[in-house]
Amino acid sequence: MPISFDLLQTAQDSMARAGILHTPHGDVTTPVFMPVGTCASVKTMSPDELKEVGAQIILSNTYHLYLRPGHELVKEAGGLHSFMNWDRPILTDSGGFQIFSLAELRQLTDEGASFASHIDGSRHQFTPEKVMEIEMALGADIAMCFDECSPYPAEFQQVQQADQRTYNWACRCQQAHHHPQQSLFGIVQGGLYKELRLKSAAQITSLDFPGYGIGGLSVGEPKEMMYECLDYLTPVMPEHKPRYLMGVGSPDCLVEGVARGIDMFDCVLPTRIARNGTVMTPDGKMVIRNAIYAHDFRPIQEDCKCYACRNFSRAYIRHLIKAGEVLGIRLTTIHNLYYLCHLMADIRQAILDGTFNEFRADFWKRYRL
RNA sequence: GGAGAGGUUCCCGAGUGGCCAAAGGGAGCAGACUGUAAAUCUGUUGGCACCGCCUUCGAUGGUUCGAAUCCAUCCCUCUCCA
Repeated sequence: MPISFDLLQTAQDSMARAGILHTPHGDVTTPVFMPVGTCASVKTMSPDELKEVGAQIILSNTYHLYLRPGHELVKEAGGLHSFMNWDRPILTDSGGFQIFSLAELRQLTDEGASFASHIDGSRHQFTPEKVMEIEMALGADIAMCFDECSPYPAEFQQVQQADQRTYNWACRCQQAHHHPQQSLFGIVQGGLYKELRLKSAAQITSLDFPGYGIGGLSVGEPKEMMYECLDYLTPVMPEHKPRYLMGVGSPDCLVEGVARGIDMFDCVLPTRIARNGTVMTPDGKMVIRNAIYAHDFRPIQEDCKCYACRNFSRAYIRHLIKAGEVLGIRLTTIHNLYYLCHLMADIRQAILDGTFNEFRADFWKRYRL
């Protein structure tokens, strides 16, 4: 098996757990936050900078790389790691999320999805087999099954149909997937319906994947609903396999997700809001582009050791962003990724120390939504 | 000195009698952002006791029921000719 997961410790009074994910490109300590590099780049970050902020594993995207530059070209380059010069683990998402986010541009059948490219309008067909071909060509350490992510809100019947498709596609993905250096994760769907979640979990886990994504959350539902869903979902998922909550990445959701037994997270939030002038801190978000920071010569976060906080002031970073200077969004991106990666490292240490609940309480004492 | 063009709300710039507190853009201010169609999008930007009133379109005076828009004078800017 290309990857394996060692569960090191589970908290006494929550589902929180610490582990190690072994991959062909090195170990990943969990819980982990995975920065997103959709188009083979974590926007504004070089690989060296990613390592400096503490990124252990990054995401990339099947749909986007298939359209541009094309998976054959990435394969010709020697795979994604070589192409983008990232020698640590990579996980590729399947394009399932684009079925959701580009809903107007696609048509779905049981066979697969046909898309109009958002770039040039050209028509393309994604089937589970096609997606596996692309993901294997990309050569990430972890590939995700092609799934259908239901929106929120959605009718029971619609979600049920999407779940059935997700299951069928998972079977086909598993059949089609054969890559000695790559592991395929299944994805649990089910919307916000407990019955459907549990059914999807039973179906997908019956296929015995080496790890499982939880999809279809953080799609607009209240956070309490997501937490409630995780409360009943993670207990029915295999204990000794990594659980990956897809698309979740606000600091509070990371803490609460870990408390419910999640090992892996990815999210565009830290990188996106960084480019839009907002930084994450232990006190909550800070819109660094706002006028109140114009004369504030303190670092973004006083006790932060990131490159941005060690060297630059709020006033300067605000100026850079207002002036449209690329350094501004690079610094906010560096800070946000550093903060999340180190938040996860701190969480992990607390779990290992047996103090996760105190950590969680302290987090909430300080953090403002 | 002569001929011509023009001075509009923070900036640029529409508007040539009522539908104008005044298009549009910029800048400013604020909000949103969660497996990235995103360095994007949205709102807002004269004052106030704000479903109404007051002040504003270089200045002053005038015409008119009504003026940023018409007339007179003045101030200022730009272009060309001497």
